[in-house]
Amino acid sequence: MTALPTHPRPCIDTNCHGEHEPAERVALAASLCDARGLHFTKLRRQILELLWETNHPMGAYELIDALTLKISRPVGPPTVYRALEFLMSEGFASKIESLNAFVPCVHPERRNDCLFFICNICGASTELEDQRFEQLISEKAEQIGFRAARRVIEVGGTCTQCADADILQSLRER
Amino acid sequence: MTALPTHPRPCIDTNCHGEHEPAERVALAASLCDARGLHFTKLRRQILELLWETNHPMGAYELIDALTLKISRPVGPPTVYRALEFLMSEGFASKIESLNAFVPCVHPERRNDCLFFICNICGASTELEDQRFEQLISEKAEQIGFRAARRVIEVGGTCTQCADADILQSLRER
DNA sequence: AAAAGCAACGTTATAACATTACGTTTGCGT
DNA sequence: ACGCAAACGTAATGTTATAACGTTGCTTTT
Repeated sequence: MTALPTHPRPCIDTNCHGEHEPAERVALAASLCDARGLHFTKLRRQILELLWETNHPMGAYELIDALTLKISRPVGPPTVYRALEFLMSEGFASKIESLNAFVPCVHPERRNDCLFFICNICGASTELEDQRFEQLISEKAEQIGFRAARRVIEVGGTCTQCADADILQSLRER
Repeated sequence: MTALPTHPRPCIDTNCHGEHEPAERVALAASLCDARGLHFTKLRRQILELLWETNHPMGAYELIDALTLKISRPVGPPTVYRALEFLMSEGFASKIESLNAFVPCVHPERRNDCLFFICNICGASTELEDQRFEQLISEKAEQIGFRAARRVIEVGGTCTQCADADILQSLRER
């Protein structure tokens, strides 16, 4: 794992070149819950905060440990899984299936599915939205008469920083 | 799980409207291994056969049970996972991450990543290829300086047959 | 043919991820 | 205050995946 700059995180969405503070994103989740008539409980907030405060996709048990530390008493798996289920159902977080890990979602106000670029070296994940994927998927789905519901697009590879570090490393070795 | 017509399976690839017999696909894998200087061992063949003979994505432990039955002696998880790893590395099989399950790949001779439509009701998965996804992903990857390696595109939803069955069901209920 | 080397496979144990079942607490409307 | 439902706590268990190490069988070398 390479150290990454901490928050705020850049948003690479083409519709949005701002920076997103974790606190501000958590507040947004709170207000969206309010508007949707849902309970943004302490636990759910804490889990979402942990996701935002961490710079890599978090496994459920990593979250369990982090939360146990944060609130100074043991928490069981169901506690965390339930909160994650809620956060995902509302678009505040997303599961990266190929990692069995969870990330906060940058734009919960838009209910779109996202594309993730996941670095195999440092573990960082970058979220991206593009309507063209959804269009393309819809087109294909229609061809075979499929009703698409959930989309999972995950691209593994190497991020710029790790690729650069790799090049520097091989130069040093000569 | 709804019963599905067994093999041969239709190929919905736009470049290929033929039907693919499991035996023929396994033979293709064998000849590709031969050409690549790799060992298509008995175990690897048996696992691939099981994947082709089964009409839904198979979990690793389902494969373990099936193989145990097939060869009449117990097999451990590593045995099956190793074979799967080989089959995936050569493009003969693919993991559906959102199901933790494995499917045979229709076109191992082309080394492309695939898109899967997965029916939440009957569990059937349909494989699809389309260069445009790869182009779109490449374009996005380039924007953020990412070297893409592995692509996972999985679309959950309802297949035609299950949607139709659902409609019939609701008509009957009236 | 004996020995060394290597890839594949067997076996045991355990790690990592996720859910079931059930009891308790909390917030909210009446 | 009471009843209800949602959220949470807790213990146990189920499911998926890997680590570690030994064995087999084939090939290469001598």
